Amino acid sequence: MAPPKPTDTALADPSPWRSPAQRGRDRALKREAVLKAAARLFNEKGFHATSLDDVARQLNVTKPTLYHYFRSKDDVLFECCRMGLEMIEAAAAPGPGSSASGLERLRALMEQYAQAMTMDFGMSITRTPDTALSPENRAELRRLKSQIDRALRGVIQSGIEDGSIAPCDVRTAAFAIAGALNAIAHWYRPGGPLAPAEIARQTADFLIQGLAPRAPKRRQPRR
Amino acid sequence: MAPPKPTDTALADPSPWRSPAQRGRDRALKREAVLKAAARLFNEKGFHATSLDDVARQLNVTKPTLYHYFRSKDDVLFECCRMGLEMIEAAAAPGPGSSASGLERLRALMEQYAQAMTMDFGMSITRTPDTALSPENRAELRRLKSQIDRALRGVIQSGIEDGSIAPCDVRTAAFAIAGALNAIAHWYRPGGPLAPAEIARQTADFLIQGLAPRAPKRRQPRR
DNA sequence: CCATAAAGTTACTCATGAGTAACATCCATT
DNA sequence: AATGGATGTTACTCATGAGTAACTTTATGG
Repeated sequence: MAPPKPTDTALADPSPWRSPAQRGRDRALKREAVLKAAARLFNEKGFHATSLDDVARQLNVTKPTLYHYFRSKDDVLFECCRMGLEMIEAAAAPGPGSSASGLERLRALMEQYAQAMTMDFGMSITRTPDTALSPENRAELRRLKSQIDRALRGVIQSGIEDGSIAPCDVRTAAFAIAGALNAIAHWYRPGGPLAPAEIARQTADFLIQGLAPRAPKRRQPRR
Repeated sequence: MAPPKPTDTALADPSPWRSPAQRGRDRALKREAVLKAAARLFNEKGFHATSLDDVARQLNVTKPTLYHYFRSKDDVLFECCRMGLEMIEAAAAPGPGSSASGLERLRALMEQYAQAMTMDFGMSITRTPDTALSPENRAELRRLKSQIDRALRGVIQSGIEDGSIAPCDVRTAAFAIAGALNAIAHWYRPGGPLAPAEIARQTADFLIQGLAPRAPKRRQPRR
């Protein structure tokens, strides 16, 4: 009955009297703790197989408490996904001010995207079907996703224009890239043989190099 | 005008008296119709948002009827996924008897895989979280998936060995490829600009060529 | 022509889990 | 001290939908 291991999340601050300004900060921290616990459980057991009672138990509170921070279970999932998407968008957003080639910028984007998919909020984007959300939340999430898709296509396009990326169907390429990166959320496990950074690098390498071998540096002698 | 002995092929002949052998066939057809309707609804509205009443209504019967063909909702989903996975496995299975290079065999596999992901049963593999299934069914599905994964890695490995595929981390490559192909189930829509065969070809092309431009007019390395 | 099984129906049970009501504390401000 | 707004609790309501019971109809085979 008693919780075997009290999962102290980020609430390891034992100061019993909170300062005035600290209170508002507390609230934000608690909100985030709820999201984190929820994301973890959603990813592990699935959204529908996780009740808010489960989430609450994980945090040593009761379900109605969660409703002080979120309006519905739906909203909790939505916020998890939004956090994840914002991480990715932050990686996609850096304006074209940089002097890097399209391919270099795409590599950076892919690697950050990949690493986001190894984190709780990043995973929740792809590991929960968007059909679980209310129509409004679903629409908003779709909007965020397509914003990322647009940014991704933009970088690919500019790489094609500056010659650092081979001409290809941008739409299909963007979908293939996003698919390969999203998949990481499905197979990555913290204890696995590869660290997030390694996965990110290898996956980006693979997408850049392609399956077909490249011709050796030196020109091939004719026949 | 006595009806001659009807050929028991599945023609659109609604003859009200079924032949003896036809009966068993009818049952199989009905079973399949249930699966097809279910897969379509699951993909469209999501597994949890689809009730068996919905499926039954779609077929002009009532829910308990479905229980003559399946033991549970769980089983229905399981069978949908199994159908999809078997399609892919059929593509992955062809023994190494062929004289084609590893890359050629991989292209064929990827294209068939991709096309499967545009069909109802193929979609259900990736569009429903496996957390929806009972532990036993989930384990069995996982088995089938890893069988495909093994086959995929085998083809990649043999391509590396015969020089038709660039050396790379086979595990990561297999995950990236499967991810890119699985993603098709999420963005393909029947009315879209690309037909399944085109999507399959473009995606395979992209994965084979990679993002980085290739040196112009280089002769293929010998094999 | 009757027994039997298959296929389908209507009308339920029943567990689950989201969301709410009403009540209890704690802390800060007046 | 009293007021009031956060925060938290216990104890519910209530809709949904999977699965079942019991009965009807059809049709096959002995």
